[in-house]
Amino acid sequence: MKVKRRMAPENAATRGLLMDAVESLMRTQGYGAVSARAVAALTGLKYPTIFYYFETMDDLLITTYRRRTRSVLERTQAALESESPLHALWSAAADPFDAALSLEYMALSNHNELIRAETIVFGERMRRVVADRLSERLRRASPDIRLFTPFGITLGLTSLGGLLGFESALGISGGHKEIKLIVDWIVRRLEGEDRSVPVNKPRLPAGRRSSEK
Amino acid sequence: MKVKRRMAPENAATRGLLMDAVESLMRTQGYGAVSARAVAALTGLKYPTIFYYFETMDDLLITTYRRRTRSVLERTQAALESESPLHALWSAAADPFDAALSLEYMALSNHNELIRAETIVFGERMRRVVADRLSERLRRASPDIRLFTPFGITLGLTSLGGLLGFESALGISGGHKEIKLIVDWIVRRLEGEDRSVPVNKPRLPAGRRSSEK
DNA sequence: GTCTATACACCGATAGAC
DNA sequence: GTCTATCGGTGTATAGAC
Repeated sequence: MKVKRRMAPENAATRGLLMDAVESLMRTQGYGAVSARAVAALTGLKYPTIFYYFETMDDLLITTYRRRTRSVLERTQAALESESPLHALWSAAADPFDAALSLEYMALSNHNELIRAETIVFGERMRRVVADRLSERLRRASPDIRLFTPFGITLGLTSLGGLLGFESALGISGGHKEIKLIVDWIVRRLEGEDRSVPVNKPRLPAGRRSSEK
Repeated sequence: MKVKRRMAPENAATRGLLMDAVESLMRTQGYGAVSARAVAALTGLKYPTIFYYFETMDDLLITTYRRRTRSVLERTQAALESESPLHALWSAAADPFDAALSLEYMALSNHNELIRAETIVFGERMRRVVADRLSERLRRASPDIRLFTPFGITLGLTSLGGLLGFESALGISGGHKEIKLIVDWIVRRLEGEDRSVPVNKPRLPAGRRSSEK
């Protein structure tokens, strides 16, 4: 084993600041922009100082990611404890602020071994947590619907929410209102609040309007 | 206007080879790995040769992306002409091979202006094409279901398909079979082929199994 | 059409002064 | 705890030989 160079204790406050800077850069410029120099510039430090707090840039990256997965997991768990767990889950999934960051980590998962491993255990924990809480409730709310499994609902809400969040971030919003109405209706139904039909107006025949910009 | 340096004609075959290399790198190592040196290494050329075919690396990137959006749009259009447009759409969306690449471009859209612009017009065209073809068919197949708008279906299929593809690429497959059963059932129903109930077996009470690795 | 040689900015990381 | 100085490596891009 190599003798390590001297480093800060793990609870040093600056570590958090550096992780904040990493996330900020990822959101605005993508993972490609996360360099020691850029992170340092955001925090007002000179870049070699980073290596006093983290062994390598990879170390900083994965630590930042772990902090995030932990936080998302905790918030999800809290949301599931609320009166309307599905509503809470849905509004969390469709948050555009998180969409860009999540996307960045997903892309990273495809080619960074450490991030990939973390993503896999994170995904499994999310499933477990959601399934544990929802399965009982789903049976209670609508025992007739065998269609909706906890897995299916989780996947559906998170994937749709993620895409809507991504599109909002880009400035696309076409059709979002209709989709949200539908999801809200399904969620309400699954929560056992409502059994009426959603108010989606009948659509025009095709995507064809009389005038187009 | 600056006088350009001498360059290859636009139809040069090597241009395609370079674009292939870009996509290959993106799939396996992410957009961060797309450098002139790496692309050249894949094609057997020395990297300055790239600048004989493309003005800048950004030029190469956006041209590669445009080739792809065009191809996806054409394939989608062809799929929509088939007997089971929804099935075709669904299997295209859930392809894991494309998932990584799409993800990479989505992440890029968040911070590369050129890619973002292209993604927006691409998304709008996809919507239009799908809506035009589906709206009439949907009304015919199940006039009672006002729930499913063409937008909703497109968004639902592509978002869910994308997430499933991403997870498969990572090696996660938990719950996928159930989801696919459900989607297949919905798609069949919307295509007017089937009105029975899907065969999803009743699930165990929670995500809890007797033994766990 | 492809190459070598060259320019310059930025990358992660270390050593050691303060 | 933070800094300056320095290292080798890699990034895009150009000029000009072959």
